[in-house]
Amino acid sequence: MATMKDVAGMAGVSTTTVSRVINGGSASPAVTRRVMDAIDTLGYQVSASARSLKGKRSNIVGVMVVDVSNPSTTQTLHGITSVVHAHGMTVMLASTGGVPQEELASLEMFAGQHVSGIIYMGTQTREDVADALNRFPAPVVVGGQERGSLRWPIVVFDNYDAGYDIARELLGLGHRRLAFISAPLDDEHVGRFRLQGFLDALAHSGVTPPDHCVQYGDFSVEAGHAAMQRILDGSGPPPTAVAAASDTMAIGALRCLRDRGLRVPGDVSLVGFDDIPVAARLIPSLSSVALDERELGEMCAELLHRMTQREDTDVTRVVLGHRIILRESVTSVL
Amino acid sequence: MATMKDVAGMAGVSTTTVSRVINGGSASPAVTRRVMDAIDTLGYQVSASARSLKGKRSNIVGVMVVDVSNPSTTQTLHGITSVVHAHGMTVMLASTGGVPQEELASLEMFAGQHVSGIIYMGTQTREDVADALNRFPAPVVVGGQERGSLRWPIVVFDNYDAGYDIARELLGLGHRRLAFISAPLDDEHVGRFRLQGFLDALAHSGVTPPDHCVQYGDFSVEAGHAAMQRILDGSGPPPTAVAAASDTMAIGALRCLRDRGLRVPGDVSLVGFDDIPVAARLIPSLSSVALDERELGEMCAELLHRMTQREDTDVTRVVLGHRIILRESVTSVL
DNA sequence: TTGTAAGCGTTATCAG
DNA sequence: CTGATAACGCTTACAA
Repeated sequence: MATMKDVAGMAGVSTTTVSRVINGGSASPAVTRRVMDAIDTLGYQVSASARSLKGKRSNIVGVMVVDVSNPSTTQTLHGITSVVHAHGMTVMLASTGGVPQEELASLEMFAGQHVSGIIYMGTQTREDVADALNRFPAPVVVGGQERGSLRWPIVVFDNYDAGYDIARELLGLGHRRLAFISAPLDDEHVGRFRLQGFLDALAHSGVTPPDHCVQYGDFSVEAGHAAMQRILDGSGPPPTAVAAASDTMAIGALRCLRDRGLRVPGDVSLVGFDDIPVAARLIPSLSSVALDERELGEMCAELLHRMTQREDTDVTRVVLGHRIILRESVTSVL
Repeated sequence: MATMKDVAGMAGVSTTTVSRVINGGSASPAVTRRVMDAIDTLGYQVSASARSLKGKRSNIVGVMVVDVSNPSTTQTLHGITSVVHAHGMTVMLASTGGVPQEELASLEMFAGQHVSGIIYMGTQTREDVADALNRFPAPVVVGGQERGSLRWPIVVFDNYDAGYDIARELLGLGHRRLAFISAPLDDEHVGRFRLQGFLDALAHSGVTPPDHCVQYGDFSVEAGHAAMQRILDGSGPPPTAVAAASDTMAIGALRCLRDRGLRVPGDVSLVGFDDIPVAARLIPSLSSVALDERELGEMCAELLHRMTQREDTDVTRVVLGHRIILRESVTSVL
């Protein structure tokens, strides 16, 4: 790799001048030209390590996720990379599996790399990890979870609102016997809030579902199937509408309903969350509450960028909207 | 951030000694102990930039993908990160959208970061990008595509073999009227090879599908639907078995068949590629040729690691296997 | 076993 | 407008 010295030599100037040309300092047109030429012919490339060592600015954004292969994470990552690249910075990725030990290790690694900032997409943050994040020497943006004890700004979907809205929607279609397949309550991300919003909306309309009509599952298709089974096995008539906290669980529920000879939406209306790509392709096509995960990533990156530029440091919370997408799986009972 | 000098000061030794302790050089137990303590209490963290500047080794692996949000990419990325992290290295991610301009920019960025190596997962590599890769100062591993003009070792699935095998399988079940929904032929990744293997297997059994029974699509559900339509609109009786180069296109085909009143597998057997998670959940569940994308990532990372350690530099090609997963969508006609 | 000192490639400071 | 020089934090001969 050619160094700045090489460029300086070829252009007949000092390294200082080369540095100026590169970083937009003042230099005569003639010199600028010679330096540029030398850079081109030598294929010179600024050394990020040297620059970072000197200037403290690495132009690296550390991104910490639980699982790179999770579909929604994936969309978020897409949003992040596009914005980060647009700002001429680079993404350093850490996939931690949600293991606190790994999260701490990644933070140390980020610190060692002098990252310009971090986007943290953890879900259940252990206390010591939260401490480490709070102490981190560069700005951090928290994406997709409730804040907990983190002092950093956060970008979230309003899951409570989303749960509330879908309940209103179903009520508006005349449904009164409703069930909800929730995420585990200890999932800070979506567990408590979607369910709570859903139940509150029902309560405001004077509807109280029986206990067996609120079930829990771990997002898997199997869990959705099992939860639906428990709902149908409860006493009383089956619900006329079921909402699941994820499309994957809704798919499991769909399967269960079909196995039991119940038709969707003829007997039971069904709605999921996340609007995963296959939702529109199922038969019947699945209604869903869509959260724009990609936008989440973009907002996180944008916000972090502003923070690294020392603008807007007063933003403390960004709430993203959702869209209810009604498809064949939902019908009115009026 | 505490520096090495701080640690040295606190431990009452020179920075040289601290460096030795950290890098496993010889030091007396007493000193080692004091240094370790100082490191702990100061929360000292080696500066990656300084180390990289001095030693030329950044311990960063550059990973270049077309689209982070593509499901198979995502699995590969998972494999890569786990292995890279296991080796105490870090992943720097570049998502290029397949745009040559972006690919070149990412390579420059990687060069500037002095990455220890690159895993390149592009699909259609333009000549100048190939040149840049061939010239790259650190080792490169190419993942998931045929080599083209790249001089670096490559890790691939044998798509030809996979196409061949699934054809043999269908032939073995008695099918003689077969159709294939292929990826575009200019897709180096899977386009030509899956189709060619498929057709060759048929030829070896003396079967030649009519022209309209080979159609092309861009992997989308819609394209699969349209391709299936063209197949059914052709002259002669419909095929008894259809293979699609991706599960997504197979899903489109499934929908089309259903729209036309044809039953799967009663009238037509159907098989896809990739075994995406929903394949097993469709009704009927979809047969598929599974490629372990995660293993692809692991192998790439492992191979690259060996190359950076200067072992095994003679490996030039790693071929990964595939599994045929038969589910409800395929039946025998014997 | 331990320390001194030079240098990696860049930028900031201060002169000219 | 341009250049000499020091310094960023670390590793590595070379000495002691």
